Amino acid sequence: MAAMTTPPRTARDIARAEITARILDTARAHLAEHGAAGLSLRAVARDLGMVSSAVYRYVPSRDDLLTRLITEAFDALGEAAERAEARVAREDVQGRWRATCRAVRKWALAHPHEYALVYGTPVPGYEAPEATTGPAWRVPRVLIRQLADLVATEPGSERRLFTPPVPPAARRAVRPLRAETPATVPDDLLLTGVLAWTGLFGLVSFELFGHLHGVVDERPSLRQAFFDTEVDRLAGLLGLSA
Amino acid sequence: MAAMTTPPRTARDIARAEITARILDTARAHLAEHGAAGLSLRAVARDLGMVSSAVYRYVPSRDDLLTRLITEAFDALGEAAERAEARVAREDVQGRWRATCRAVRKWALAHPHEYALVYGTPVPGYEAPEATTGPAWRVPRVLIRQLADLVATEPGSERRLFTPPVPPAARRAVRPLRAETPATVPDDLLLTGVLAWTGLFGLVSFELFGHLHGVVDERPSLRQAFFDTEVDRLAGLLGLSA
DNA sequence: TGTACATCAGTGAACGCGCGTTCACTGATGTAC
DNA sequence: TGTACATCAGTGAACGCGCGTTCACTGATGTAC
Repeated sequence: MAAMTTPPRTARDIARAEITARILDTARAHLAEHGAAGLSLRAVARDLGMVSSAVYRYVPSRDDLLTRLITEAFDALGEAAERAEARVAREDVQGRWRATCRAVRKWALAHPHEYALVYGTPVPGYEAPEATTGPAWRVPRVLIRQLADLVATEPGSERRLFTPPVPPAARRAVRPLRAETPATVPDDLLLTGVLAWTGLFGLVSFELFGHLHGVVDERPSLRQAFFDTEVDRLAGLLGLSA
Repeated sequence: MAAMTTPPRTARDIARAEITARILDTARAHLAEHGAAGLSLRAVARDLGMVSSAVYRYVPSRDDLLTRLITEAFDALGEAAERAEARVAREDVQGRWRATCRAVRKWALAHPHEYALVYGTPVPGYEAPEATTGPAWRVPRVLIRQLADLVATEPGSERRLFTPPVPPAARRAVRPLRAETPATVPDDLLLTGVLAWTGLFGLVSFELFGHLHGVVDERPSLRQAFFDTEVDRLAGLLGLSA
């Protein structure tokens, strides 16, 4: 009766895990096809050949299902970024930044609705529980590590040439992030890092949400070239030169 | 029977204009309260004390109503930006950039759902008709003018110091925008301009959609200070120094 | 100025749809002795 | 190994809701002669 490290996996347990996974898969597919607003438990049940009320054995509510999908999306994006970045040599901070950015964009283009679920308009009436904040930090954490490595490797004289002095209020503003960042990273660089971060997602969101229509050629190779160029410019902001 | 410059404004015409305006006002209010997905013709009708079918005398469909609201939002934001920018001396390009950014953010914070309607997740199943593209260009046009004035006033030697050379593919990518931009603005600066543009909206969207939660202090004055600082950094990218 | 007709706003009922969630029930699977 | 009970998955019906849109109709407003 005491806690066991390996709980007994009965046939029921296995079936339960299997069907829960199927529900999530189907929900993800529906999300990809109809968007977050069009995600319904009934439709998911229908696709699985279940009666709608049966889903409630696995998922307590539609909001809970949304929360799981949001968490999953953050995790999937974070993992994509982490893996891509890990393939680049530690010393090559610029390369790591590029790899991170490309991974984010690639994942977003491959999973547009999941990206929108997380970085688009907040779902109306839905309040993100704290559980989603952990996975949300995965990409930022990758970037923070890059900032830290940047100060560690470079002497840091050339950088910040164009950076205006940081007003005290801006330092105070960024204090919550400070708590998550190594002390070696100066406020100056931290603020630039946030700008690079928001800039990256600004680029990806604009592309995905159609705001580059009529601005940047739609051909994928040119979109990629445009993105890469802008990413390098953001790198320049961080003092990384090509 | 020929075309008249002033068509006869009968009582019916006046009433029609009045009630159409009321429908749009109510729709805007509903949008602000429940978001785009929660906007319904029936609810609007109810609020106005009409029967739901009566609205169809004024608005052909829900999608059409959405289109009008989108157009309106682009126009309102564009006008806010234009007015703010116009208050700054022509020679002060940095000041104009700052004023534009602040106006965009201010409008977005004052009209979060209208902003989300336009810059958030595209409404599912809704395809923006070409009619909305005109107003969508108002903010970009303001920025393009700033770029043009930048090359006109400055000798342009100091700028672009950190800017990596522009790959040919990136030049080609940005050709649609080229068509809307004075020839005096080099591709180099144009690409930086696009980055500043996406960067601005990236900042605003992240703030509005809650992604700065736990990153930047929530107090309005600090949020403002943060924003201003980042906007100046983007200005630095354009070669504008504080 | 008055009458006859055309236009239009608004009504009320209806069609057909989908949704989230609850609940009493059945039958299968798991557990304890 | 077998039996008695507890747990759980899935069913089917129902509640109560809101939506977009159409349609035949009424009564008021506008127009032409």
